Amino acid sequence: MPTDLRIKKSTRALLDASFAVLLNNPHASISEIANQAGVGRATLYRHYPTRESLIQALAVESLSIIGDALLPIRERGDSGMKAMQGMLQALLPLAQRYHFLQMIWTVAELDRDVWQHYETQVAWVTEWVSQGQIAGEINPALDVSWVVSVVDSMLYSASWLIAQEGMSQQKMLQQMQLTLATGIAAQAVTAD
Amino acid sequence: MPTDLRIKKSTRALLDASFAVLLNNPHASISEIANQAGVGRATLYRHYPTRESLIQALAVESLSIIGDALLPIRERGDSGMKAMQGMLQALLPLAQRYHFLQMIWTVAELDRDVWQHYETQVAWVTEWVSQGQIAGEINPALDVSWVVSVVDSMLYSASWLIAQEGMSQQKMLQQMQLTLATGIAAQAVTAD
DNA sequence: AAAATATGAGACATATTTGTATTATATGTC
DNA sequence: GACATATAATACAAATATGTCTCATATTTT
Repeated sequence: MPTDLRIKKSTRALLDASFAVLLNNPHASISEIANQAGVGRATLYRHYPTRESLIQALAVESLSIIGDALLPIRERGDSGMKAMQGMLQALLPLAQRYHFLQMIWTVAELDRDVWQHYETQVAWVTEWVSQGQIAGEINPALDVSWVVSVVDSMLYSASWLIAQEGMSQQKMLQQMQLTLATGIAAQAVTAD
Repeated sequence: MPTDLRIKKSTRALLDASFAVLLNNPHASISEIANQAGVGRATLYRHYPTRESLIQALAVESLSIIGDALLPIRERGDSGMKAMQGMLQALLPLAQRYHFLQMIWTVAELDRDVWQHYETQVAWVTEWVSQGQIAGEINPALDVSWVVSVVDSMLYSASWLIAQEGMSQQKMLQQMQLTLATGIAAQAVTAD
């Protein structure tokens, strides 16, 4: 954790630029990232000696941001549908960051720090779903990993529609929560 | 439409390799694609003078494949939930190709051929959803574009779980269809 | 204010890629 | 079988990127 203001400024700029550039092209060049950050390339290498270390630092930060967003759910002791709906709300503003993690995961996962954050979060979410199934709120016929994946995919859809079609966050949140609860059918289909 | 066997062989190899390589890295080099195809780089340029033309040819092919998969639904005159479930079934084996289109869309959409195919398919799917809403099968509180997007992103999630977690296609199809019909809740939530 | 140090710019050698062209050869067409 | 042509391999000039290093300067720390 640097205290020197110059270092904090440079690394902040690098992490922000990395996210923006790599979100659009995970294979973007180091030169491009440095340019976008308004930081010298040599400086970039001083802080992050390899491309991988930069990506991993960004992954740790992203996971940390996401973890912070999920913390209120955990602290409230929510689980089941309430937790799922809470996730949609908490993560919608972070959907791009969530998607970004998926894109760079093969590089990020090699870092131990990344794994620790990830495993913690997976454990939380998995537990919320499992408890929801035990409590009879979430359909036990659905795999836990599938439920988690559905939430992820809805967030992705919503963020995409917001970005590409100019939908409002509020509208998308409502559509997600409705769909998560009842699917797309107009009449509730009897759960068999 | 070439008749010379050599041309057919080369272009087939190039389209296949392009799909495989660009699916993993939409910015992969032309050299890498040519290598993967086992085709000379000069040959690649002879058939596809620019990167964009290669990507656009691949997009047209991908849309054509997807369109073929959706045709039975159209020919049966399905709409509403039946069409949605049919889409899940038809497109699950093609989920990667669908996702690929999204990744290269900014390049692909510049081609008129691509747009024609795309608009046709969007029109079909949009109509199936709209008719479903009018017929009272699909929740009219949900935006058409949202419904389409949910189907798309679920397919992607399912294909990812198949690839990364070794889930079976049959299992994923079942999970998708159940989720689409009733959401993730165990008890059908009253549609208000 | 002095000392420490982070930084940008530039340089260097190397690697990779691009777009284009040529030529000998293999292969398809007629 | 004769002819046409598609092709791979190679070469070229140019562009881009990488990883590393040096140095003058700006900025922060002490």
